[in-house]
Amino acid sequence: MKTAKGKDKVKNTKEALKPVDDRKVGKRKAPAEKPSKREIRKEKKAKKDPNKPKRPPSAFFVFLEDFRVTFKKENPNVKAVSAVGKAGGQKWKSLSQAEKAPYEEKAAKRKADYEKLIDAYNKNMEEGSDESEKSRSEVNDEDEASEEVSLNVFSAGRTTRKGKGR
DNA sequence: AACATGATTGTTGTA
DNA sequence: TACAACAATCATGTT
Repeated sequence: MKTAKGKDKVKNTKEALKPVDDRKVGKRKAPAEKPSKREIRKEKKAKKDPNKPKRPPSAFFVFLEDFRVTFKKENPNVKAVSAVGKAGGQKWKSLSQAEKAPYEEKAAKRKADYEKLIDAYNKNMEEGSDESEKSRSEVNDEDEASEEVSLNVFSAGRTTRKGKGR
């Protein structure tokens, strides 16, 4: 439903959105000497920061987390990330914003944590250069636990969903 | 053995 | 402002 009401959506350049036939699990294109993703990363900043927090999952990904479980339950035979991705994408679009709301909330929470982690990460980087890495490791261990706890609290607050979380 | 890939959308990051 | 790359997943494929 893309009406022409929008102004100028410049969001379709490389997105070919080409229909993919039944792409089996394996069977990628022929091996080419194209730069591996890892190499690309290195070119950018090549920073082996094991502590660097990864990007927070968007509402769609949060939804996918749940969707994957359900999808696999009804389709245990399906083994292909693309299958779940496509199905999830369609379902996602099918959801109303009201249903996406809970996922967005979660995504927002994730983002908040991400910012916090980034802040801590930046702080560590400033303080410690290379020798402080060890010290920062210890702190990291504890941080991990904090993450789960935070999510738990959030889940407990929302009792609208089935008692899935417990 | 280990990494890359495919597919989805959204968000973040960089120029 | 606008684009690029990446976030999870998982079995297979290539190196």
